[in-house]
Amino acid sequence: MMARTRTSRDDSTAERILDVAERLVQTRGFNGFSYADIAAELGITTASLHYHFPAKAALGRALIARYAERFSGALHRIDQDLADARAKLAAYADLYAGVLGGKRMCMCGMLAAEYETLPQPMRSAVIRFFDENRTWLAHVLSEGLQDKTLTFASPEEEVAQGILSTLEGAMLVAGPYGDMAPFKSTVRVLLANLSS
Amino acid sequence: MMARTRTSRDDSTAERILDVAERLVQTRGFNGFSYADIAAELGITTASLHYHFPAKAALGRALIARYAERFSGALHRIDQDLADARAKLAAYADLYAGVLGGKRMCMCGMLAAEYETLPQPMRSAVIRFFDENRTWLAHVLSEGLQDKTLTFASPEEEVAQGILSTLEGAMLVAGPYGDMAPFKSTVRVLLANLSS
DNA sequence: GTCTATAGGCAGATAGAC
DNA sequence: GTCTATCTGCCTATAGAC
Repeated sequence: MMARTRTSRDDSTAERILDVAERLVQTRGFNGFSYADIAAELGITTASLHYHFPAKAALGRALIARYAERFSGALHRIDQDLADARAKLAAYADLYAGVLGGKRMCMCGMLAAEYETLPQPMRSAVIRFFDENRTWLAHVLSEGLQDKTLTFASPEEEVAQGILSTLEGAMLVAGPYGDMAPFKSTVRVLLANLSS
Repeated sequence: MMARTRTSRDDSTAERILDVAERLVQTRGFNGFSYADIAAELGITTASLHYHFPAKAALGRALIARYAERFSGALHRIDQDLADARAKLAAYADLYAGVLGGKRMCMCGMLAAEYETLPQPMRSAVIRFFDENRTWLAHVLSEGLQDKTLTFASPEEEVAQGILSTLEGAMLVAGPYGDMAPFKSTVRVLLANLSS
């Protein structure tokens, strides 16, 4: 009962639009690209874009929704695949490293900067993304206390907030240098502080 | 031999333009405001704005220049006024807290997000700002080893990079919540990790 | 679903009067 | 220095043919 002949990746126009728009948001910001940019890259017209996403705000909502879903999936996979909390945290940092390695900023970090200019639905989605990350991190930190792979003195929630802030900031500051080194330095110090 | 009757603050039109534009960059981003926004707020026309700053790129350059100069002054004042490295670091974090308390993002953090869309002169200025901050931090960290008010294992440069990243990220993530609490949590954890 | 054509608005920017 | 008037271009968005 397959709806389509695709293997796993969805090549529909809507998905290809999201792919291009996603890269543009992550590199230039939501206010830094236009429908014309996407259309030109895909070889279609802006009118076609409006068929799939009637307004830019709708495109924005779809972008965060898909991004957050993927990220959520990655977190669950980390939970399933890795045993100790220390390894989970390292894998979490690697998620960010992968994004930066693709010359991109975290989508929600980028949108956090532009927050004041965003339509309301996008704002709520950004908040939810951060909330989910903090919750997941706090859980991993609790685990780390139990399995003794992590050491820290402050409350889980504060440390979780610190980790999220540090990784988002590390991407933000490293971006302009076009170099992974500053990011890696920061991650090294961060993880060192959480080991005995 | 006073050039003007002002007390200390410069109320010239150019300065008032910079004041408004500065707030707009820090809250909405460089791509998130227009000459019309500034003009409306000051009760002048956009043509007048172009008299003072011929192009938006020129305004942008002036904005970073003034911001970086002020920040640099604040760092030197910290060096003069405070004795131990621990206190200097706390004062440094307070600089960021003050910006966030004014419902703003660090200007260069904001511009780092928009980096790809910026004219070249603004890009270099953003890089220089971060460089100066890292250098200053590394110096304070060295001091902290000597006066024994700071403890850390990683190289000064890496820790400096980590501090800068953490503070920028803490502002970025806290912004959307309109609340100082997440920022303060992060700073608390950060400073705790640098104390014995 | 994709196109052509176009509307309507706002962007950054300039000329020239006062 | 500040204005009015205007230009050009780009932006989001829509109508309607294919």
